[in-house]
Amino acid sequence: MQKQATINDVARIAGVSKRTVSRVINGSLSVGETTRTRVEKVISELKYSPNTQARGLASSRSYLLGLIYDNPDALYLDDVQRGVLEVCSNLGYELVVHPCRYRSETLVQDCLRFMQRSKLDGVIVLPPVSESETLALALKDSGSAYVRLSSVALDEAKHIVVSDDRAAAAEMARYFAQLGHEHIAFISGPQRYKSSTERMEGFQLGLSAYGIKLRPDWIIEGNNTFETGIECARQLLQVETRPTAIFANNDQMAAGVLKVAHSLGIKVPEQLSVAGFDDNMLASRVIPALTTIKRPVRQMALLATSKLIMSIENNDKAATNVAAKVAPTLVVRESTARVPGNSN
Amino acid sequence: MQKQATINDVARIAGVSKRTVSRVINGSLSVGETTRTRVEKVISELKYSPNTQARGLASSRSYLLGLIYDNPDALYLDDVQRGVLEVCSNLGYELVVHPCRYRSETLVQDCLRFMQRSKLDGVIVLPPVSESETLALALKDSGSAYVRLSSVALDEAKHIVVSDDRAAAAEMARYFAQLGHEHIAFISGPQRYKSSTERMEGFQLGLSAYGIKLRPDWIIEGNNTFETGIECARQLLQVETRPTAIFANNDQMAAGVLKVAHSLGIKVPEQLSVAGFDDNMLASRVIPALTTIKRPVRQMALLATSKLIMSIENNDKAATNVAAKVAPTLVVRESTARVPGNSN
DNA sequence: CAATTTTGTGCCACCGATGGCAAAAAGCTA
DNA sequence: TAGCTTTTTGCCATCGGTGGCACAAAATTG
Repeated sequence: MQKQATINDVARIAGVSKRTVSRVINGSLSVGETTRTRVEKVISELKYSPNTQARGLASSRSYLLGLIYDNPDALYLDDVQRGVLEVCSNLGYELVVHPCRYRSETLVQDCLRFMQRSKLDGVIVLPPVSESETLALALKDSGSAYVRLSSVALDEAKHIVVSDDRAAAAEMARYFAQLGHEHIAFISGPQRYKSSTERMEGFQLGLSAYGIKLRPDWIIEGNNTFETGIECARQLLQVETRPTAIFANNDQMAAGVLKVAHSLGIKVPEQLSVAGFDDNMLASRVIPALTTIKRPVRQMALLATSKLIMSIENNDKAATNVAAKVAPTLVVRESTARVPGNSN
Repeated sequence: MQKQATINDVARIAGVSKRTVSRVINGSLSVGETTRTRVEKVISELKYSPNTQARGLASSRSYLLGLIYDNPDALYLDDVQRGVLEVCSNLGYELVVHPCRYRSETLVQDCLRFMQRSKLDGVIVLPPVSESETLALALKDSGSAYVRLSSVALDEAKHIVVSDDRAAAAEMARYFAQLGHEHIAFISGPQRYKSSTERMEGFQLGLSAYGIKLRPDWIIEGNNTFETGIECARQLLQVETRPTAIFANNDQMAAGVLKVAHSLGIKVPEQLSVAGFDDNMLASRVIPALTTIKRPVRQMALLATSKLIMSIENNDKAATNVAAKVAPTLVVRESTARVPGNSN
C-alpha cells in the first residue's frame, strides 16, 4: 500500500505550516489567496486526503452518519442508502448502517450505544423506528443531530421529513369514488403506527367528501405483511356480499389480496378493484399490476441528509428551511377499474 | 450528553496506569489476574468504552468494515447487512455501505478511495462487483483485507464465499426433466457475469444427463431485469411451437415471463412451467408462486464476515478454514408442473 | 510617517488511545 | 539470602490532525 501523505508533507512541500494547511482544508477564511492556491496545488499533487480518525479525534467529529432502520421488507433500503450517499459523499461523510428491532426493549439503549461507539455525527431514522418518541427524546437529550422520516410531522422541521400519506390516501379515495365504488374495504396497518392511522384517516376523509362511509366491519387490521394481507382478504372476500374495491395499507398486503381473489376466482379488476401503497418493486410485477401510491423515497433521503448535515455543521436555520414535506403520488395501473354496471 | 469516561478515568480509579487498562481491553496476556478483574470492574462501572477514533489513530485500525455492492434490485441487501452485523457487533465492528456502479470506469479508484478515506479494516464485495478482477487485484495490492461473494471460486479460500449456482441449476434441470419436459428454454443473464454462465452451464449439464439439449434459439440473453424478462419471453412465446418450460436466470425475469404468459392466455403451470433463481420476495408473491432456487444469503454474509474479521486479525489460517461454499436449494412452488400428456 | 487595525501565518498543547522500553515485583535457583 | 528469570506494570513518545494564542505583515488611519 502506497504510504499516505500527511499534512506535514503537504506543509513542508508547500513551505507553510501545518496549521495553514489545516485552514485551507477546512475552508477557514483567513488564508491568503496565493498561499491557498499553492497549498491546494500541493494537496492535489500529493493526492493528500486528511486522516479521518485523527481529524475526528481532534475535532470530535467522525464524518460518519448512521442509518437506523427496521424494515421487514426493506425494499427501498437501497434507494435510501443511495440517496443518502449521494449527498454524503460530496461532503466527505460516509454512512454506517444499523438495522434494529423497533419493538425491542433495548432499542433506545442500543441505538445510543451505536452512536456513541462510532462517534457518529448524526443519524437518520427510518419508519417505523422514527415513530418512537422515546428514541427521539433520547437523541435530543444526548445532543445528537438526527432526522426522522415519517408520515407525520412529529418533530421540529429541522428534525423531520414527512411524506404526506394522509393526502395521498385521500387522493386514492377520490380515485375510487370517481370510479363509482361505494362498497369499499380498507386493510389497515398496525394501528400503533402513525403511518397506518394517517393513511386510514386520509382515506376516510377523502371518501367522506363523496358521501361514502367505510363500513366498520370492512376495516380490518393487518400487520403490513403479505401473509396478513391474505388473512384479511379472506375475511373480506369469503362472504355473501363483498366490497367492490379494497385499499390496502401497503403493496405487500395488496399482493395478498390479489392472491386470495385469484384463488376464489374473483377477477381483478373486473369484479374487484385493489390498490396498495408504497409502489415497491412488487407493485408493477404482480398480475394485474397494482394501482398504488408512490412515495418519493429517494427524494426524502436527499432532503433528510441535507438537513442532517446542515444541523451537524451548526446551521440550524438552513436545516429548518430545507423542505420538510414531500407528496406521494397516485400511480394507476391495472388492478383498479370502474364498478361494473355503474356508469357515473 | 453525559461525558464519556476516558481510559485515564479508569486508570485513576482502578489505581493502575493507562497502559495496563489498555492491556486489559485488548486482552493482552501479561496482566495479573487480580489487576485484570479490578480494572474490568471499574470499566463496567463507568460503562467505559474506548474511543474508536483514538484507538484507530494509534493502532491504525478503524473497526469499520465496508460493504461494496451494486445491485439494481437489491432485494437481499437487508439480509446481507443484517447477516454481516450479526457477526460484527459482537466483535466491535461496524458496517459502512458503499453502493457503486460496476460498469463505471472509476470503480476501482472509487472503491479504493472509499477504503482509504474511512480507513476501513476490510471490505465485503457483493456480486456482480465481486467479479471484477481488477478490483480484487487492486485490493490485494493495497494490502486490504477483503472477501468476495460469488458463484465461482475465483480467489483463494480466505477471500471468497461461493454459492454453488452451477449445482443448483443442475438440480433445476433434473427437476424439469423428471417432470417430463423436453422442450425447454433458458433466459440467461448477461454473459459477462460469471453467475450467468455458471447457471447456464449447470442447467445444460443437468439436462444432458437426461439426454436433453437446449435448442440454441431457445437460449436468450436478458439482463436480469423484469423488463428484459418480458422481452425475452415474448420472443419465446409468440411463435408457433413454444417450449413447455422456461428457466430464467433470476426471479425478476421469471416474473416477466409470467406476465407475458398471462397476457397471451398461456396457463402457468398447466401449459407452461416457469422457474426462476434467487427466491427473492417476489417469488412467493406472484401468481402462480414461482418455483425457484433459494440462495442462503444470510449464511453467506455470516461466513464472509467471519472470514474477513479473521484475516483482519491476522488469522489467515482460520479464515481459510471457514467454509467457503454454500449450496442453494430448490424451492418448488406453483409455477411448475408435469408436461401435459406425458406420464413418465 | 508613525500609530493602529486588519489580515495571514506559525508554534504548540491537546484529543484518547497504543506500543516500545525500562523498571519494579514476583518467582526460582543455588 | 543473594542472584537471576520471568511476569507485571508504568512512563512516555506517537498517531495525524485541530484550535487557541501570539506574532508578523499588510492595510488603514490620523
